Amino acid sequence: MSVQGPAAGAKPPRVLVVDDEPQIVRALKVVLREAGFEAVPAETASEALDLAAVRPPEAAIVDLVLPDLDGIEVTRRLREWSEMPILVLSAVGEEEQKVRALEAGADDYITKPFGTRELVARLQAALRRAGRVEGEPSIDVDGLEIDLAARVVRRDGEPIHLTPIEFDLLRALARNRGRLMTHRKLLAEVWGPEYVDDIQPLRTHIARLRAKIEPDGVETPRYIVTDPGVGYRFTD
Amino acid sequence: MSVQGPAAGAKPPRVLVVDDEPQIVRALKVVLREAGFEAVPAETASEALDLAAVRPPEAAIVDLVLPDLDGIEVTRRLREWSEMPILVLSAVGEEEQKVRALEAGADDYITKPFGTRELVARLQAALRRAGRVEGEPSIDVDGLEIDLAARVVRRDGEPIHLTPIEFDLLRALARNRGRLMTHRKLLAEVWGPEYVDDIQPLRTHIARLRAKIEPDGVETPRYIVTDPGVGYRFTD
DNA sequence: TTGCGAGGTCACGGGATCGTCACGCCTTCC
DNA sequence: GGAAGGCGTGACGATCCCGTGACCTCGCAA
Repeated sequence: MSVQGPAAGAKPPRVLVVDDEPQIVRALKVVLREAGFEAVPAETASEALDLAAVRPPEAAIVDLVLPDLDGIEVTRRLREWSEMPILVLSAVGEEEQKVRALEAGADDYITKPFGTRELVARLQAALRRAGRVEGEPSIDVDGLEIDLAARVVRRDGEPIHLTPIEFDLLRALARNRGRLMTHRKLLAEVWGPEYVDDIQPLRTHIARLRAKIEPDGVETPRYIVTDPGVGYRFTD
Repeated sequence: MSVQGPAAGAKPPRVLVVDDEPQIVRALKVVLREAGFEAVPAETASEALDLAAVRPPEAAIVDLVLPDLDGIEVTRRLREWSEMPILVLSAVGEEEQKVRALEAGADDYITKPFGTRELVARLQAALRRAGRVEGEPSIDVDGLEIDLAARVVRRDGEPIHLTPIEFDLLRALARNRGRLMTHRKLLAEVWGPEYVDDIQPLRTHIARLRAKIEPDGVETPRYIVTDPGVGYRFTD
């Protein structure tokens, strides 16, 4: 008897495998196929991020050590726009690394050597947990289209150029559509926790952002509305 | 800088800790408290299941070896009715056990000895994952809908704009639905402990709040009723 | 009837907050 | 080394929120 994967018949869920050691990739490919998954291999961080952006997989298994960026940075970049389960793989079991990976948004941290059945079990546990939410790699509201993975914003099909801060601001707001984002929360997310009291820059960038995305002037904001004394809210 | 737990100020999330070794329980208690959690100890499986049934915790940490049932069975029983994150603890790192625990519905499997920071990080990762699934705390009474997380109030689906004080006031009342809130208690909660005697502002804001949310004029309050000489009460 | 206290309502003004703009510094890219 | 874009700062009206004080109603007791 073998560990049963997802329902037979349906097309197999794709799992991004990021590792620069060919033998590991090959082994994982076999293991995942037997468990009913399709492995999408990538050797470098940038290749992995590109692949994920083009066609988001169901989950990702990321080695900690990669030629360009490390697995923690890959996790962080993926988490910027995706809720997919991420398992970090590593030969070193150092606690500091584990904590950093998990805080970056990883779902699990597995140290090599690992049993293949354990890996599959952990992957399935993570998928089961994540299965109830569908991440949205792109958000589309009333003519405004936000591609979180590609960092591109379009209005009525026309691309709009946003600066890094403007995009991060819009992303933070759009991911919490309908919910109110307090000044402090926005500042912590975009500028960092030590800037939670610098409200003036926030105001300035909100103004600039509105000037770029709001269609009917800024008098009647269609997307970003102000909650005086509290924060901002992205229209639901 | 220390690992930050849940939002300060809120009452700490309760974590069920099931282990028959007193020193482990004691250690976990300290670690969890420092991370902003409250440990609920249990020595046996049956005690744990009883405790969880009476007042469901936010998460559970279960030792694999227990006097009556094993941790896997506890996991299975909990999963029959709860989606709470479950972390299984064990001294043995045998793969078969891990797979069985994860298949039974555990979210993670940690082998002793483990670093306390890793444990906390894994607990927080599991909670973060579970947090998105659970329904947002929202109160719905007779056509009036209060979404605490989104900070939105709707009546018959129509959103109502509330100022910060008005919302805080309504939240304080709605959280204690049916219970009487004295003037002093409301003032302390919304304005701060040093304003417990300034009743007039309270009256003014109650009036403004009623004007916004009460449907049939303010003659017959449907939501906020006055307890003369004492305080206010949110209709149950 | 009159006096009194508690609660509700309203208009007003002070003050905090918000949006905007011009300016200067910094980095980046030719 | 120059140009352009991104960013924070400070100042300025405009806006909004909130406390205040006056006045009203209501219930009750003298």
